[in-house]
Amino acid sequence: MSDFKELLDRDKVQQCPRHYVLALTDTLNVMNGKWKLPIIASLLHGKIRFKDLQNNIDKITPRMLSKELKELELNGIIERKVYNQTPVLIEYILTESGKNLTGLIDSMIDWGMLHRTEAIKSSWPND
Amino acid sequence: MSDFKELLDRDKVQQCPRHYVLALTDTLNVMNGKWKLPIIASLLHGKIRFKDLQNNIDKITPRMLSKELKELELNGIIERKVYNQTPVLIEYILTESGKNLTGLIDSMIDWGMLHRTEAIKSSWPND
DNA sequence: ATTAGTACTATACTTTTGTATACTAGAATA
DNA sequence: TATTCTAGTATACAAAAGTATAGTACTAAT
Repeated sequence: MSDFKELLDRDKVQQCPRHYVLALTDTLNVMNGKWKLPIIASLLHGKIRFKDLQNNIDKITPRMLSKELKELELNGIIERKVYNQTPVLIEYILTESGKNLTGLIDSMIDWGMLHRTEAIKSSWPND
Repeated sequence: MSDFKELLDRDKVQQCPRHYVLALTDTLNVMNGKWKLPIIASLLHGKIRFKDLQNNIDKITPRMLSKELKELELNGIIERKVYNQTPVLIEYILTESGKNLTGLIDSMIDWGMLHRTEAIKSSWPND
């Protein structure tokens, strides 16, 4: 469907495929940083609360978790549901877009594994 | 092939699919930052020199370009070829792993575009 | 009145990433 | 001898990302 090479024809680089560039930078922004993927990962098996996220994700501070959740919500990846109980209950769930990331994450894993075998072929230090 | 959901079975999160996690973080690291993709993009149509990269990529400073090229080389995404001429000629080219990123980049573009249509459905500000 | 549970926020700090501007080295050319 | 070419490096600074640690607001139970 979309061929990235198009993006890179010398003539086209600057002018043309704005929507591709935007889509790509959107995607990068969504996954950007140390904590986004672990959070998305934790959400893939359903709704989950703040404290549980904090327990699931090793070494994340409440500050970072809070900040990242806000960004993910703003970007339309997760939804924040408030239940008016006492003590208040808040749950985070993935939106459709968030769920759709699964395929992309799989592609990333595939590339990463392929890359490791390539790298070993070129006798690259394996950790 | 690789199902990311596996990664997220509560029981497995911490212990099991280390190779998946490693592969995924490898991939994130490779694309990470402001300049990696533009550089990879510029390299997709063949070998290119430092100064040409600097001209191709808007506003990149030689310091950042140099730093990013080193990282990409270390990560096995590009190769640096030195020709012993005067003045010295140095060319950068993608490795096989680097070329293989095309498919992944396409997946990212696809997700980004899908996400934009989803976002518009939920009346999210477009830009 | 005190303690505990939920979901965070505040403050100060360190580290990483990025910017601005100038400079270097080695050899050929004018 | 001075300038030009390629491919960067050096230094100082600013901004963004992340860490550490403590504290807040609300309510319910003890």
